Amino acid sequence: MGRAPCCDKATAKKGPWSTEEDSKLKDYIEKYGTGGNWIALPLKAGLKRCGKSCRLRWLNYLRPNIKHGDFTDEEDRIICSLFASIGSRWSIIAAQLPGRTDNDIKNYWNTKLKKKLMAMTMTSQYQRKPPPFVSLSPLYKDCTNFYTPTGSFTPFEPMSSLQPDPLNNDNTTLAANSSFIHTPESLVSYMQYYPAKENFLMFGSGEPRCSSSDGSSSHISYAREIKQEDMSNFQGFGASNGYEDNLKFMLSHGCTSTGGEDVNQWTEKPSGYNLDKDLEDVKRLISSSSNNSCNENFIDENKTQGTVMYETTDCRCNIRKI
DNA sequence: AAACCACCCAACCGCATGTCA
DNA sequence: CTGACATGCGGTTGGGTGGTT
Repeated sequence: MGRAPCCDKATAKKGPWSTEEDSKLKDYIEKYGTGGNWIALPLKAGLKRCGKSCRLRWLNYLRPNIKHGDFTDEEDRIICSLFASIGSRWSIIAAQLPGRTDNDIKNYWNTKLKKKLMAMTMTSQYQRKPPPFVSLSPLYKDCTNFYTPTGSFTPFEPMSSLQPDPLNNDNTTLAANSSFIHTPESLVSYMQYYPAKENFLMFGSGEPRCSSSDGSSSHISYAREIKQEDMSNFQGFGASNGYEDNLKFMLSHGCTSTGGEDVNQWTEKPSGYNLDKDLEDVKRLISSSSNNSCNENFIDENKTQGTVMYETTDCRCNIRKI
């Protein structure tokens, strides 16, 4: 036997919410909370809605401190950076942007930000010149382990040997000594000029999750395996582009030693590797870096909220346990 | 002023996973 | 242990709106 029947979907009201419904829901939740039971809530609140619909309305619109309207450049950068790192995990991305909902970010990405990136890609292609590498954002100025073309990735060839800049006449490696930052511009340029080696398109997380005083750091990145035949048409990226089946996560125990030698150790995770479920791996990363005098950072495992937060002085990663 | 078009975004849908009887 | 239901998530849709012809 299962549970008691769910709400009657045949009679549940659908479509846009009226102001009356909004205030009923808002009043009820402010007074009594959700009670951890969305299915029972509409009946108690006097609404002819499905619990699922109530939950969505509350989370995306009525919840306090919801921010609507234009996204800032900073928010753009964060979204791009996280998208490059974890793909369309909107709920995780939303967790990094206070006041923004996953739905908001998803819509913003699909309607504006993605187009912005596409436009930049097209512009760069037509102009046949390298897109600009942008100076480091103040936010990231202390991050030392950006995913640069000079990085070394044990299972693959060092990035420095992967792709000489195809458009530079002098055939030098593009931005070989530049720090790489995740602005839309840099994201596009990275994807364009380092698209694949042996069927891998490599993305870096950008920010080290933990950086220590000796300069070592850890971060999570992934490589997305792509089909060679798709490369000629490759202009964008995303979870719905058909590549997700070939997604492979690379968990980096990455460190750059004081001598500048890259001692990254990469562990390939199977397709479908779930960051949220492999918190132990993440913890190991953090703790291994902690052994290297990582005293500016902390791990705060808040079990009541089901989250584990890893924070550095300049970068933050908040990974939810499911 | 009307028709058309493109865009935005709130809401729905379906799936995966967790929970409970 | 099993299966029905709850929850949360990402993808998709379609009505509303503003701009253009």
